[in-house]
Amino acid sequence: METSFYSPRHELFPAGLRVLVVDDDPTWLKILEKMLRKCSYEVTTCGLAREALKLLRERKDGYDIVISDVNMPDMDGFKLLEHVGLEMDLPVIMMSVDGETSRVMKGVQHGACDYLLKPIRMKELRNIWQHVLRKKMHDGRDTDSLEVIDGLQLQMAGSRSDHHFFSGEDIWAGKKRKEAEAKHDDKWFTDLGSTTKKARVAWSVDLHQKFVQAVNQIGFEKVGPKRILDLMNIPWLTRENVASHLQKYRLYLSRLQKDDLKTDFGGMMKHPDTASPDPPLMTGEDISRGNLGFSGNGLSMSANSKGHETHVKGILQGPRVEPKGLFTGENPDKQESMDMKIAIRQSSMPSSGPEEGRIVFDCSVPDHSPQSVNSKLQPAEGGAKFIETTEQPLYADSRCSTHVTVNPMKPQSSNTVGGPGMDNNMSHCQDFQPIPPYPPSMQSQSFGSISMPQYDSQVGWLQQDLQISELQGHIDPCIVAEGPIHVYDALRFDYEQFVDPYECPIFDHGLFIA
DNA sequence: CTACGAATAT
DNA sequence: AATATTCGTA
Repeated sequence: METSFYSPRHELFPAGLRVLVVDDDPTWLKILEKMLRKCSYEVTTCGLAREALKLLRERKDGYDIVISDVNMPDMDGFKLLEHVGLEMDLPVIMMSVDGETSRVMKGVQHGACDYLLKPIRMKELRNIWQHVLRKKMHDGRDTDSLEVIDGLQLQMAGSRSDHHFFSGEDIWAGKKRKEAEAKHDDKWFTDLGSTTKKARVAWSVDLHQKFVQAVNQIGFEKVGPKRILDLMNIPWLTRENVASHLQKYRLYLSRLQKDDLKTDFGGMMKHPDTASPDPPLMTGEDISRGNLGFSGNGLSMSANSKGHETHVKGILQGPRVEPKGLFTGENPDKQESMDMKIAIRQSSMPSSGPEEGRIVFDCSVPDHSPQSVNSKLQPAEGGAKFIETTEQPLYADSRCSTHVTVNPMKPQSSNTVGGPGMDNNMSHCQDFQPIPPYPPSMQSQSFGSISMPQYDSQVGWLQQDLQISELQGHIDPCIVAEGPIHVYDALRFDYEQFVDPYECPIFDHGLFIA
């Protein structure tokens, strides 16, 4: 019903960037389109330069950036570049197969903000938004409102461009901006100009999930920041970001296997009261191990749900195959959850009042319905994904069970949730949501600790398995429920209404069975 | 030169 | 504590 609560464009910055690709070669057009889509950009392709110009003129405010080939039959790429620069002042990236200096030079001289050589790779497209941003920044200096806007400055600032050709000013200097066009995407850039802080990637549950999923997909033996990054396919994320997270993740794992040799989950939760109900099911490690086929140990899946374990084990063991040891040969049987803290930040925004706690929400149901959930959740303003909340532990809320009434009848549809049987490459991860930067005024305040969910895939297959094997009846809802915690979190709030039962089967099965 | 990852900084 | 950055190594 409220499908379009907000325009994705505003909430997750680089995502939704409107790119116009111009190339007379249909093959390249396709390839580029695909790659750009993967970057979560909104792509429009065009085989004719003239037509491109026409499109641009018709919808002056319809595109954020243009990528054009240099050699085109109907109109010289440089010509197009010129027109664009003159008429709409959009950033233009030129490309060609050869890297002949003179051509590149020409492109640059004509105002190209970048010059890519074919074959073009993802890494080269991931950060093209930087050009849009840069332009905005230099153009609209007037936007001094370093106010709120939890917008994307963070992520943006955070990502590193492996290839900027220019420091920025040069190119844009002297160009006059048009107020008119400045408005549509101003939401993105507002106050970016003044406040470009360093980006700090907040590893939200969602992000972590993708991370774990990637790790599991690759196998611990072979994981490396680079590969993870590629799998995660999140444009603004850098290898360093992943490396850093990986380091932390490994630390967690090693620590776990070390001291926590056989303890079951019981003590894990910091908030017993609330925690116990929704046990951290399988945490990444668990899964990894379990899945990984470590010696039979995998069995001791998170025992959280009393008595359910058995089922879980069985299920888990079933489908899961790819054994890749987390830590080769080390104690495989330990499982714990990686504790993740969700920061509850205070916003000192005038309107909201300092005492409001906010949780970085950014949850997204893996496959579909991310919008259903997200849309509701995300405040329209600023695109920040914060949810107001008190400081209680995330687990504390069990409303879900009550509110979210999903109809248990249709487990079938559920499999989609975890991205289980899904394609191996997480191509669908495009629904990523950059976490909003902490507004200047926000600070990390208190934390609720939750265990990291990593079951994405597990859940996925788990559910699938269930369906397939018709085990549903046997399986306790709890088990099934062992889904991504973030999902629950999401549910905690009152968006039940937005959740489509069929789409989010997980919700059913009384996740929060107390 | 790239990618890792431990150490170290913020 | 969580991330970023640095830096020696492969």
